[in-house]
Amino acid sequence: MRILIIEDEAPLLERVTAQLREQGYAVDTAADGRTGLYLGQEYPLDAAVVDLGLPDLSGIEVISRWRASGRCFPILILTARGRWQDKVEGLEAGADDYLVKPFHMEELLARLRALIRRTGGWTQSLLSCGSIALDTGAQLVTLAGQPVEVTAYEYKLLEYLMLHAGMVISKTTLTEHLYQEDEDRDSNVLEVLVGRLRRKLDPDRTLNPIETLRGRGYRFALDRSSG
Amino acid sequence: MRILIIEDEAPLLERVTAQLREQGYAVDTAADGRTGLYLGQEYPLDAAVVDLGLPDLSGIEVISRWRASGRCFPILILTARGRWQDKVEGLEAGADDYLVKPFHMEELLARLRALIRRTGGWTQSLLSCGSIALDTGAQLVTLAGQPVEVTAYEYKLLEYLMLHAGMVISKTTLTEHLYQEDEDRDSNVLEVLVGRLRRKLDPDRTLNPIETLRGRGYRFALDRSSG
DNA sequence: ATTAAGCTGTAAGCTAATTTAAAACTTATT
DNA sequence: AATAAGTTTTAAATTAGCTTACAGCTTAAT
Repeated sequence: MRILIIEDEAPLLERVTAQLREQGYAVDTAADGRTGLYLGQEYPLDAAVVDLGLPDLSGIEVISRWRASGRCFPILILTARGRWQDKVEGLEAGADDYLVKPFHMEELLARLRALIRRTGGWTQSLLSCGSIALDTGAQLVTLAGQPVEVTAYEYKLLEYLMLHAGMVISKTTLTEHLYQEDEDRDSNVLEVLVGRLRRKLDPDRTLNPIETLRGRGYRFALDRSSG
Repeated sequence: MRILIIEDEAPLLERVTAQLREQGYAVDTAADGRTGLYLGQEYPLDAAVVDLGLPDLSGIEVISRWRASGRCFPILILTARGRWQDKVEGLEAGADDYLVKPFHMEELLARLRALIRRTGGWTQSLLSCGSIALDTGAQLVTLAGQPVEVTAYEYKLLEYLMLHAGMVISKTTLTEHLYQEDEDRDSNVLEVLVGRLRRKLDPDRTLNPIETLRGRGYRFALDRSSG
């Protein structure tokens, strides 16, 4: 999951960034509206956290412009305590949720998770497709009820694919979401990762939960109804 | 467990703080509503004790604002005897339990324990998983019925993990709830602590009650049904 | 006051899991 | 058949977590 944070208070920005990275998100940051606007236009985000009180270009303005240009990832706005009324303006501009500063880090995480889940069309913390299920709370993957051991990266990959089950996800998109740095064009980490995950999720090579669309990317199959 | 106390009478605040620290809680304190509100927004609390008769910002106000901004830790309110009717207002604002002053320290401790337990989904004061049981009242740990000697920190760690049994808890989250100070990123206290606890709870290395999820955290196993 | 015992945190080395990189190999597409 | 895209295998590099030993403190006992 790739998240953008736009926040001008450096210490807060750092804390939030560290926390989200720890949770396994790929995090992009901006300390002003202009940079933030650009990053949001340029990169495929899963969510954005935007402080409304920004220098140069206001948070409201950034959100409006994103929405005007068709960007539809969920946006969580942060408002200073004295300015909580701003939230209305923010929500009208196209934000999805708000949080009043100072806030509880866990609250931010919870809301972000909820937002991301909602946009993926999932409502509970258990993603399940056919015989494969992923519990985001216990971070447990099960295959036909049996737990499957997955590594941190495998988990992230699976979560992203299941969250977007049925959609084709390009390799570039995947690398961008799983890793901070931009892709090395001469690396096959992703293919290796997909291979390992496939072997774990489908030992007998019969279900094929992760489809390959040559030249386009991967797709998590929706309809493997053997579970 | 991390607890916040908001109380303007200094002697009472001190007594309660000392008592809770003695019980092994990490305690944050505030003598007025404004500070208390802020601390509650900022730190990951497991519970809060709020006196309703506060200077500047009232207890009711503090609770309302916390709840409005999504804070969901349990809250115990304290009311003066003459003002016991205030409790209704407090509970409506989002508090979970109340205590009329003057009270017995024992009673406060018992109610706090109950509140914290309930948030983890436990209804009785005995947390038990497989052959491991933890009595939050007596602060006693038993393994297959036999008492196990654990130190203060080992107890805190075990209590937190058992309360959130089945969920993955990151190391940062654990440190935040076990210690007052913020994490040293280059310390391995937690690993050492987990190691010691494991040796005590599972001397033969066969049950593995505390699972490690590399890169993600620890998880107390729900289903070790050998007890 | 002195000593002993136990608790907690630090540091270092170690182990093993995980990730990366590279090369050989397979499959689709034109 | 030629080429591009994807897969698999292996080995090397990296890193997270475990263990152990020890030192500083605190608490209890003499």
